[in-house]
Amino acid sequence: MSEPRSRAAKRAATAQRILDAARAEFGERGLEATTIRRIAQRANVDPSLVMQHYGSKAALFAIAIQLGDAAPDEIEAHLHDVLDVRLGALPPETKALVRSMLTAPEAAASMSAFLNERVANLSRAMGGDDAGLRAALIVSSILGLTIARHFLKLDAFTRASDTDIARVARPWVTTGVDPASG
Amino acid sequence: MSEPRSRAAKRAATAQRILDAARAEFGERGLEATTIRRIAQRANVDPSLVMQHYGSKAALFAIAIQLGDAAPDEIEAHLHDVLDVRLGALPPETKALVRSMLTAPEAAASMSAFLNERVANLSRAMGGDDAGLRAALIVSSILGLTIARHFLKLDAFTRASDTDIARVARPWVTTGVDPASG
DNA sequence: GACCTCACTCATCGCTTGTTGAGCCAACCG
DNA sequence: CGGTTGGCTCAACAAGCGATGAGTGAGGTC
Repeated sequence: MSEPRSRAAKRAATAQRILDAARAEFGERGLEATTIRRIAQRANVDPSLVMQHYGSKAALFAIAIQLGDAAPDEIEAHLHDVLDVRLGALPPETKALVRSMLTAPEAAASMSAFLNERVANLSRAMGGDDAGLRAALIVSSILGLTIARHFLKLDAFTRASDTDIARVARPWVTTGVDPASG
Repeated sequence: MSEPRSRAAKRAATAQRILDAARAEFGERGLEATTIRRIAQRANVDPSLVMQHYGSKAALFAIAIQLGDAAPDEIEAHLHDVLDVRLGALPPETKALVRSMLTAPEAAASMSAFLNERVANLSRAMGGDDAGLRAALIVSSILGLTIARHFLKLDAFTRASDTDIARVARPWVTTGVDPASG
């Protein structure tokens, strides 16, 4: 509980509180269903202050779905990230991005760019016949797993423990990495 | 182009035209971004007529995302449906359902129920250790493929032909079916 | 301690939305 | 052919939205 001294620090802290609230709301309800008023209420702030800080709802959303710097894109790092670390919970900006990727064009574009890069890196690391297609299948499978588990909450994933999912998913996802397995 | 004779037939035809327009709009923009006025315009009809036919936007959406009767759920039928037939294009009600499944709770519930049933049937047909989890992985992988290809339009899938995707995806998806492969 | 700065709030605008009810006119019935 | 039904349109409402601009009062400056 740090009470910021300077005026600039207090303003920056408020901006961050608004951004956190925005990420949470966008992540729970998506871009369209989220209102500036709700974000403001969640951040204990007047709605107009949100506009003063971020200009517009669209601009705030664009910042809210910005992903943190990605890890180096080796196969192992990739699989480790997604299958072990991220199995438990998704970071707020990721949740916000995924939640709106089917309805908000900007989110769709951002997600496509992110996944395309992942596919390109993975494809280069794998090599072999149909490397691009196999990489795309791996990446989209992980996307499907993420959606089914964290957003649709399918029974099979809700009932299973994180370790169980990781145990079964890892060889399943890794299968396509080896060109000889197809 | 048949000009319907009876008054009831003409009304039914209009209702169908509205429903088709609704499915198309919901499929392109999602539940929230789609307006009754746009649907009406697409169906060449007054907005209030949409309400008279379907009562409310929510009721219309509920009907619009209703999937046709599913095929019998054997493994082969399942894989065939998804990997061959549906690779080309998605039926309008499916597109509408998928488009809104992350933002509209009713669509999410409908999608979850559909996928849970698919997983249950597939799991029963497969058997072996972790059958439920393996089945869920297969189903969610196909979901991810569908989203990545038809909604996010990832480069790797846009560049490849339907046959290429089917050729690479089929063994990839089928891998988890055999319990001995993990 | 007087002046100023600025983070924040208040009141309000214009617009779009889903939804409603009254009215119109061609189709049907006797 | 007169009267009624009913498919459809017109006009309008209340509510909620993003966004604006003037004000306010505590914090910083000299």
